[in-house]
Amino acid sequence: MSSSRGGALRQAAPLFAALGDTTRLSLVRRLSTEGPLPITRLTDGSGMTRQAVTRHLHALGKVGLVRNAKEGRERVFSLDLKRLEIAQQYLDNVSAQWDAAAARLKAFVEDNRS
Amino acid sequence: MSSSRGGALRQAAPLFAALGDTTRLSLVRRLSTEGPLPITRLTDGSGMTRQAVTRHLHALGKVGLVRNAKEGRERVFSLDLKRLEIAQQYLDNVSAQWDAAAARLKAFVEDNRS
DNA sequence: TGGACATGCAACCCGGGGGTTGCGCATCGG
DNA sequence: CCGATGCGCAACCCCCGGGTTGCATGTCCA
Repeated sequence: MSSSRGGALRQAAPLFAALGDTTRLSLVRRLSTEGPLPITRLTDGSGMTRQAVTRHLHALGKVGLVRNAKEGRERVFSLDLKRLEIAQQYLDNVSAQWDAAAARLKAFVEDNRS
Repeated sequence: MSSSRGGALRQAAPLFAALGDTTRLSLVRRLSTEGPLPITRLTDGSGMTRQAVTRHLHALGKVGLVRNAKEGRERVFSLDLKRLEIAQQYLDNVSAQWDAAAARLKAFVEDNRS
């Protein structure tokens, strides 16, 4: 079990890294609000080259945040929430641990100030 | 309101970036489970130099994920959950948007396959 | 069939991140 | 007062990520 948590770290880090870029995060947001979109569409409002967008989409795909399917002559990208949930769970876990640690600390302090 | 969302992106990206490093993420985890710790302590199980750890802690502090206070001759770092909550909210928001988009798409498809 | 439109691939540039070492300064404790 | 402990700062190295341009390939459609 503790080993599965260790795996969670190695799994979560690249995930956060993928989200830790303004361009990629805005791509994720666009996909989340507008649904599946082809590369050119995603490029349009991005202010950068199609190649750059493509690279970012590949990066997102590499960590499983995004999937793509070829439709005709265009390649459509869509979100995959599974990985997003992993990230969420990780953050929730950290919060919970911290709260617990804080509680222990508080109890300890109050015990020793008699 | 939509402008505040735009700000959220510029605020969330650096945050995820800070979490997107194995070393920093493990530091966050240690702080979350063991409570506030000084640099040397955090360095011990990290397998790297104190300087490296210091840099990472600074990085975490720069985005507000961590705070530090000088106690005697050592500097103690502790988590600050406020930023974590921002990240969580961002992920929740993306999930919700995507679900909504998916629902719209499904409705659209089913309408047009009579 | 010919010309748009949507991509894929590869070479190239540049800046910053992650890590280390060396040295100097303050604080603790006997 | 002196040695040990805990840090801060700065110089240095190396690699990879983010962007661009140029060219080739595959699809659509009139």
